[in-house]
Amino acid sequence: MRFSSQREIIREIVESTNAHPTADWIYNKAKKRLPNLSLGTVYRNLKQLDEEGTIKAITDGNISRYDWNTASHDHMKCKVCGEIIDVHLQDDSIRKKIRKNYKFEVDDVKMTIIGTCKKHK
Amino acid sequence: MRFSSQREIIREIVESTNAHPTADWIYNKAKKRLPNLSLGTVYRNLKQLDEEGTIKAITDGNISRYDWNTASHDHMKCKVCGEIIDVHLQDDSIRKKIRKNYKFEVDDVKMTIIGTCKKHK
DNA sequence: ATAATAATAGTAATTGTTATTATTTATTTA
DNA sequence: TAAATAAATAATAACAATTACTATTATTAT
Repeated sequence: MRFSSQREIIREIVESTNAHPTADWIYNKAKKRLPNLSLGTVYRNLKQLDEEGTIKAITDGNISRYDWNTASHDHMKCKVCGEIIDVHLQDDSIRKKIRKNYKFEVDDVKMTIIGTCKKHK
Repeated sequence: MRFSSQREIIREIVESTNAHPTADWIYNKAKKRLPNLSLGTVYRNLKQLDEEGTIKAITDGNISRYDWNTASHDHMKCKVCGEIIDVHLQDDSIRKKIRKNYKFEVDDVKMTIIGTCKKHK
């Protein structure tokens, strides 16, 4: 994969926030620096960055969000404000349990807690 | 909410399978019994059944699937065949940990294991 | 049986995402 | 360094999943 300033800026934007932005949010932010950027370019580069492991695509309801934090962690989503908060709840016991009880080879464990954050309860 | 035969048939179809069907799959199945059923009717009724707690909408990548099993459980998704297998991995420790460490009121814990099922590894 | 109104079929619109293509740009080769 | 090569782009069209709209139909209360 060769250099592109579009991809650099898209990566910088994803890495600049903990808000787990959508493609559209990233597009609008990036457009301030690259006025004739295309939304397709954003999607293509986000996919590439995800595939090479630089960022991680996550799924929120039925839309995609992007996370600079590629280390194993979980999310809590507030149903009032929509905020997605990073947490780490998993321990080895889940993977161990799967290995023990099911013949299933685990790549990734996705866990999202739905509820109400401290600001809204 | 008043009776409709469309809703009854949609519910029966969801309850007839462990395959976590999509709206489109349900639509095609239901159409054999109700030839001029509309896809919009399927979506509207699935939403209603979800809201009243009769079924549960789950999210698979960026599409919705529907599960008759409303009891707390998790899913393993095989990246080869796409099959979604029911499991229960959660214990109280996750909810306890959240209650202890974060000021967050938990409604639901969604956990999906991505990997390879026994048929394909 | 009639009136009130929720649910429907059919269709159009919307949203998030991917594909296409002619052009531009980064990298390689001469 | 300049030309050749091929990857990346912008602009746009296509697409798939879902929701909205509206005139008609069906259920329920009177």
